[in-house]
Amino acid sequence: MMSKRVGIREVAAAAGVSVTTVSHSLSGGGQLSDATRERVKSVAEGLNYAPNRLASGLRSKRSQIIGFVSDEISTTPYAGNVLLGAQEAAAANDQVLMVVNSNRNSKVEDRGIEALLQHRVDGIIYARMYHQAVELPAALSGIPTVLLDASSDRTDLSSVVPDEEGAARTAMAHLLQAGHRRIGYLGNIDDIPATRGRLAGYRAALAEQGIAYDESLVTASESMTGPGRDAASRLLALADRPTALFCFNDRIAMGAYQAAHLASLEIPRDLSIVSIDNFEVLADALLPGLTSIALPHYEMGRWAIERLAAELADDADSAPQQIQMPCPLVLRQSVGPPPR
Amino acid sequence: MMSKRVGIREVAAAAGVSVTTVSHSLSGGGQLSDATRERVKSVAEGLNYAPNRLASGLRSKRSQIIGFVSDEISTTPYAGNVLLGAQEAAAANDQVLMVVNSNRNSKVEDRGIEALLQHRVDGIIYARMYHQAVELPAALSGIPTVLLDASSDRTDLSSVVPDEEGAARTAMAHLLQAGHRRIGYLGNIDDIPATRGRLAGYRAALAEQGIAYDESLVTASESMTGPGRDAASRLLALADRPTALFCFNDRIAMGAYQAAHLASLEIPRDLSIVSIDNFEVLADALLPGLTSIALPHYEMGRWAIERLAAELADDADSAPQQIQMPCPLVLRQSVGPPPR
DNA sequence: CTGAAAGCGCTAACAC
DNA sequence: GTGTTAGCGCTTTCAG
Repeated sequence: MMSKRVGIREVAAAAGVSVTTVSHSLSGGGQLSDATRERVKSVAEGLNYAPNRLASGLRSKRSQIIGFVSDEISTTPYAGNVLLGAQEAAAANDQVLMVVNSNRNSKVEDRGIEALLQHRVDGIIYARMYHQAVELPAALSGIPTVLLDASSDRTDLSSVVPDEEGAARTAMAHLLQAGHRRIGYLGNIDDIPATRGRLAGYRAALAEQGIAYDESLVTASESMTGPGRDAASRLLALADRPTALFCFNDRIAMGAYQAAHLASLEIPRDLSIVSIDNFEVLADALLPGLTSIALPHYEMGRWAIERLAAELADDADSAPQQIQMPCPLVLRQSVGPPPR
Repeated sequence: MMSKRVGIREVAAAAGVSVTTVSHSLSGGGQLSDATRERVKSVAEGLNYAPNRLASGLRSKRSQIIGFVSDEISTTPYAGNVLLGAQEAAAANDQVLMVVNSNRNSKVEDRGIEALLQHRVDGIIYARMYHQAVELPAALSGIPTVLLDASSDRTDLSSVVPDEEGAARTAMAHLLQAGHRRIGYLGNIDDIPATRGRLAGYRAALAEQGIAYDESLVTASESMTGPGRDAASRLLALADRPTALFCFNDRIAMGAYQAAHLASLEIPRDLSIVSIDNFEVLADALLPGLTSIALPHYEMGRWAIERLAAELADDADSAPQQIQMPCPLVLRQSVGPPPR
């Protein structure tokens, strides 16, 4: 069972051909007859041959390794799915992921990138765990790179981010369609693209319906449960309180639930709530379930790898693309018609 | 700026020595005078030399890559920290992580492992995202491997898991110390090590205080918020209801909070709650904050890499170890003295 | 259509 | 102490 690792020459010997022919057969190169190609393949299979990627990478200048650089794999709970999407797409391309985490520290990041380059990664996915504007580290210049959940002002770089404004419009459309007209927005205060995008979507959706933007229905707080609760309480204390709340994210929405409880308002009978994140551990756990817009983490992960593969192959369509991905609505039980 | 990649021979030429001397200087081998060693190092630095790991790995049979195989990087939100711990420890050892995700599918897992082996990883961390008993895939026989958040019956394999019983004892000690005597346990129903360990800890803690085990105070439900809520409601409806609840995990604890609300019980005035996970998005968000036992994800990640490094170096202490890591209590506001 | 041979960039015997 | 040299296992011209 513990047989010695078989190499390309053993296969060649067994098949009665040269190593060249074996190499060509397995990697589809050269001009071989289908007959030999198949025969060699089956011999290799029978011998349980597996290539040494170190050797082939060294020679061919293709390691089949993609570097995955991210700011914080862990801290944020959504994180995982972008890695998962990337990893599955990579596997489909016969590539593998080498991951490095900067923990928001550029020295650590540079060391990580250096390690990836020493291992001769074919390209790099430069990822953020939530949508951010970034500047690409200098060490990456000249290396095929795609930005994931991150954008930059460089048009020569492909990137993918969620369509923030669209997400907000989708959320608002759902509320408007249920009949709501006084809709509050529990916004956030960070200086990130989502802040502008979601607020813009909120305003645009209102404008489309000819509903005037009412500043007193809009708050800005830290995007966590406690501050969200306070902000929601303020809106709910208004004489003419909103009948629905659109929340920047699920954590704020959880605060809104708590505020509703404190104000003895029942969801969705007295108050409807929609938010963004579809963070299941919260959205499913809240009572009633929270209707929320999902961010396309998995899909962005896949897209980034596929784009990178296209650019590495540079056959034709390798012009950089900057795209925004649509964000689907996930229905639960937090929206109903407005109270009358 | 786009200068050609410099190799060991350029360094040799620039320093006026042979490639051997350069190799020895940089990797601490051979018998060189400190003078040359330093000189070569600084020349290399000046030339911005960086080794090609593909080449050195091919020759030395050491890729400096560790394979990280896990069942689901993403689905569970705690996940990230074990990867983070592993990745940081690896970086400290000049190693890098190649990650592969099986998504609970053994065919996918086998393909992933095969890819790792083709890339000649030096060893493998076989990780689960929550404590489980596992059987090592056959493909891994003969490869240095350590189990992370997973255990097996093989004594020739190192492994690290949380001390489940200890975690439960810690939680209970906290409640007992606050004066509680009637403590309910909201358990789970999965057949996993945590199920037995935490229940055992609950019983042991009670026994130590001479408190009789009362079956009517123990429930078993799915470990999610909804079922937890129902289970908690049953206990709280008891004539002689418990004054405190120890919960299998934070999601169940969230259910307990909801049940308390429904029963008009205030936490911690009327009911104290402790649980396990310290899943911050919930524990911090709940009102009041949930006192919970943290699982040592980051630490287990580090430990696994360090153990693997020791076994790869096999200098001395390379005997396999199976350890259980302690789980610290994280205080918030959900525990108070029992109502009188 | 197939094979011989020259490296990819580095490490490790073994000489000097 | 330092240098020469033979590969690691594969891919890829270039001949036949």
